[in-house]
Amino acid sequence: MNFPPIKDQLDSITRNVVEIISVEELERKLQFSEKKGQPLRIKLGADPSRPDLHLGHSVVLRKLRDFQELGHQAILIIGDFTAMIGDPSGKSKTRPQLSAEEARENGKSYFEQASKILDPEKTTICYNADWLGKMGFADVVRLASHYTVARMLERDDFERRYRSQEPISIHEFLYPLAQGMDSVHLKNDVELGGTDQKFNLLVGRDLQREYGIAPQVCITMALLVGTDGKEKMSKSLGNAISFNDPPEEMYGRLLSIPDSLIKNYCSANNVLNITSSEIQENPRNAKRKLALEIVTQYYNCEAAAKAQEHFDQLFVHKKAPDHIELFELEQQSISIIDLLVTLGAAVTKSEARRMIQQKSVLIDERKIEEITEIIEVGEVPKTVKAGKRKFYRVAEKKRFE
RNA sequence: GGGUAGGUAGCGAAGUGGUUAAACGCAACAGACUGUAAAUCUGUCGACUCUGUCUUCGGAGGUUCGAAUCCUCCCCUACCCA
Repeated sequence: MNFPPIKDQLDSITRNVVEIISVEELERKLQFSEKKGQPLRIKLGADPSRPDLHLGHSVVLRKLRDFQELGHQAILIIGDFTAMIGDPSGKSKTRPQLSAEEARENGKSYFEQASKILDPEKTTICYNADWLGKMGFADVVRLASHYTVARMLERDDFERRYRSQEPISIHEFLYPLAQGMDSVHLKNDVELGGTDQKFNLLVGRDLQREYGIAPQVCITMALLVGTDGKEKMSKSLGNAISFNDPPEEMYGRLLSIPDSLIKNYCSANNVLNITSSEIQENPRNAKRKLALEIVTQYYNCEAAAKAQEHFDQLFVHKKAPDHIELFELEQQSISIIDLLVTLGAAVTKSEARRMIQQKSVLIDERKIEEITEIIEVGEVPKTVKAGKRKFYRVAEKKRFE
């Protein structure tokens, strides 16, 4: 197996990373791999409880891709075991307990999405239930004895929660150990993660050493800031752009990022054809280019161009989009409130009422003024606009008798 | 086991017998504005058969004309002592 010169490899690996612990060890590992003709084993952990990848994940996935291109072995490890345990602690009750099947299913979905960046042919996937699930209580106790409470509390989110008197369940201490056990099992040379994973990565490194394995090099990548420009990108904060977002959605959300983030997004998403002066001179055009570029990455040129057209039509020219899915109603007539709920424009009738009172509902360009209005549906489709972004087309369901 | 402080709408957080469906902040939704789904400003923000009615303040009972607010029991969280 032939690898590029070590200097070139280091150049590629160090690009865009925040920290490497340590560079010297990495270099040594690269030398060793060259001498033996053996690829390095690069580990990336995936959380299958939320198999919804967003641009934040792409940063670290792209780094894994870099390693693949250098000829090293990418190992995507699905944390199905930990997902099955779930997290009963009060603070994160959103984390659901998954069944084994769900975890596998989500893991598959994760892999499919990750394949938009990784070379799926050259990616090894494994499920950590395969080895963690076989550990007995005695094994767990032995594992836990390798770490102290004080060291666990060094992790800043534990420390913060401890100080502010929020609950921390014992098993949460076990999570980093479980993740570290993965490294012991896989004997990987490198583990990748966001900067928030630094602690966990270091636990893996310590444990490998404890178990007599060459400790992994830890590489951390910057966390991408979300579309709000403040918090890190995360699905639960609603500031994420997902791989699976439809092109229009993706494009629109990209245009909504604050101008100050344009440069950050360019480098994080590997968009290299936008210059700093371009951004300075005309942020709007730079952002349009960025959005076009990223939608192209995840879909293709045509989809991106269509998304841009769609956006311009909707928000620049403020017109309804050309293609809206037709919703067929059983009834001939329906109250405007029921109609909005049926279409999904409003969750409750109160919400529908509010929308009408706020004069945000239009049917065929006509503003609805009365909440009691009855709509005659008819066979010719009517266009319903609720708020700025929600468009529907309704018609009466044709009967074949 | 003992003690202390807590558990309020999606989240954070006021409120300690009566115009309190519950201040305020965030999120969300709508309107105006804008290159933008950003920022800013304005409004809305439990539900419904909506100028009124019904259900909420950890859970279950109770006191009272009237309770998120008082009493009893229970559940949950943090801290201190053992």
